[in-house]
Amino acid sequence: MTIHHQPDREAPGKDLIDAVRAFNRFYTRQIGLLDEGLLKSAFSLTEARVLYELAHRDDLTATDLGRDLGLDAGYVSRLLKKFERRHLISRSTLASDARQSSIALTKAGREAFAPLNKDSHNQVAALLSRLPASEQHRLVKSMRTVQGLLGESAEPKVPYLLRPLQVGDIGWIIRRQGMLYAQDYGWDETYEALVAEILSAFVKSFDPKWERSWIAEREGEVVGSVFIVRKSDQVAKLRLLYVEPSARGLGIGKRLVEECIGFARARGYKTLTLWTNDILTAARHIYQAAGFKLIEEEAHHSFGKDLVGQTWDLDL
Amino acid sequence: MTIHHQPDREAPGKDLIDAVRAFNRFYTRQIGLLDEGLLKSAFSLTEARVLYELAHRDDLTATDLGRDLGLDAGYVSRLLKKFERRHLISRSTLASDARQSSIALTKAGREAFAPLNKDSHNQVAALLSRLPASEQHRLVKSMRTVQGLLGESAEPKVPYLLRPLQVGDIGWIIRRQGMLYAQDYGWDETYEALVAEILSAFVKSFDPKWERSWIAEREGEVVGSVFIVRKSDQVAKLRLLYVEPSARGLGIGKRLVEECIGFARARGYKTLTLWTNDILTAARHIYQAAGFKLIEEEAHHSFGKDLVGQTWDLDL
DNA sequence: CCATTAACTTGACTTAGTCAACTATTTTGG
DNA sequence: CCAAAATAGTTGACTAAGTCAAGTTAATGG
Repeated sequence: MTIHHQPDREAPGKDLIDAVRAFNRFYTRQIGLLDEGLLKSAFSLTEARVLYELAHRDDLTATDLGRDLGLDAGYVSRLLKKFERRHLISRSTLASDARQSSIALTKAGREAFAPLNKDSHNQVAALLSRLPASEQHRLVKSMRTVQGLLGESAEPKVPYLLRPLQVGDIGWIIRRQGMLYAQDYGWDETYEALVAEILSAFVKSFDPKWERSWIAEREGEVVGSVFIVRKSDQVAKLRLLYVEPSARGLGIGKRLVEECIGFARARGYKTLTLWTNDILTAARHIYQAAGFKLIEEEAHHSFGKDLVGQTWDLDL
Repeated sequence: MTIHHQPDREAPGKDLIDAVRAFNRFYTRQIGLLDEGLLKSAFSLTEARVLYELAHRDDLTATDLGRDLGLDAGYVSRLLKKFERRHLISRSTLASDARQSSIALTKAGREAFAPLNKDSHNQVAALLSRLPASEQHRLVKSMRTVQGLLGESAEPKVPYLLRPLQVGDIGWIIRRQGMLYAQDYGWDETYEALVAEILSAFVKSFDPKWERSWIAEREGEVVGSVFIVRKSDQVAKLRLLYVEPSARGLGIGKRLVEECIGFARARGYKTLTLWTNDILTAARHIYQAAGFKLIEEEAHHSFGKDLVGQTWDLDL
């Protein structure tokens, strides 16, 4: 396991840049087409965007609108004045700040927005229904990906959370471990198979009193995991510690190991043991920092490589 | 598993429509941001789009530009006149039609476009380099998908391709099968564990002469799989047939089964057998259509449910 | 309590885009 | 082959969309 303290930011290739630019041109046109759909309505695209925001969010101020939609403050002011003259919105000065006011659609405003909203809905429905259902899902999934990647990657307040195993996790862990070690160390598919075997056995013989799993999740995605299995009354074994490259540097590895140690102590185990390979230096640092001692090493040939296995123990 | 023989055009659900609309709003803003980048240049976004087209395509007419960029003919005429006055473009009347002329950038035009192009390139490069390399690829892939689906939908010539197993596949299959059967039939995590066990054993004892796997891949994603394992000299067993919901209706399930049958015949097996559950009706239709006969049924309790297992055989 | 900043507002302006009428060609249908 | 219709492009007259800078009022941090 390689731990970077900063996720890498890499200079993109020309082909990637060109693809993004092509997409931008394409979508500029696409939005132009959608805009045309509004032509017959009483509102411009920008007005419709403002109405949309007002219809879907509460307690907006003029500044909020300008910032979120990328509009000039003066322009927003005029738009709102126009809306107010037509009794589509009402403004109430904020108690906390007399310069600002909270803007809300009036009943008339909602009524004016409804057909607009409906047209837009129908237009998109028409667009989508040209595709078979499976493609519709692919489209939306890809859009969500784009939006997720380009959008405010507002670092989540809780950078990750730990939870127990659920359906789908073990497959994911098997895949990611298999791929990571194949990529970083050239291990072959037998490593992925080994992980599958370990996790299959873990689930099948799972004993909740003596065993436990922790999955680190971040924005709905698995970014790390660790497992404790019972070797004997006295000895627990820590297995399959792993952290996604994209989530390294957040202390997830350390936290997972700490959880294991805490659990093992609480259950009265005397020793926590683990097996790893010497090339996995980042993981080793975590074990050392947690107080594990190297017990023995032996060379072995596995996963298509010559490796040096290590056993580490921690007295609890 | 539901198999459609014609891709359905289905009325999209509200959640899909809302997701697309959210994306449209998001990207409208995104393009607005990119537009701001042009502010300091001598050209507006529309002018830049026209220049881009002129720089990258030959023999454009005014009508072509208007059509492809969604611009008013009068406006295009004026833009071109302005460019011509500044000696950025030259026009030559077409021999075939004296009303039209072919428009091309002059040297000065290319020189004026170059910094614009470079700025746009750099801007996109900056955007991309905020993401780690793997995310950059995910972004571009998703953009291509969106563009492919919404654009002049030239149906992909190869809707899917078959390939053998590679690292990461078995984890993915374990995950997806676990999740699908949990979702559709309420099976618990022991099913996922069973799939893990089967695939682990498949990889570990893999005998290329007698066994084989097929992964159906579409745009780089696994959308289906099937495995053949050797039970004896005479008998091959088909295992873990599965097609992603998003890729159903393309005949992938049928194709995977056909591949198995072809392989089993070629290797001289006498019987192809498989085990399934009666509730998996879509899979059963495939097996029946391929000539499999139901040999026996027995009730069993697995994966947290009462099920009826079925054995199907095909004489080769 | 004063200087600075933030949240608007307003006047004066430019740019972007639309619409309809027009000319010059080309295409089409009898 | 010709009249009518359509297409390519141009132009005048216009409106909508957006910008900029200077102003007013209120909040904030020493």
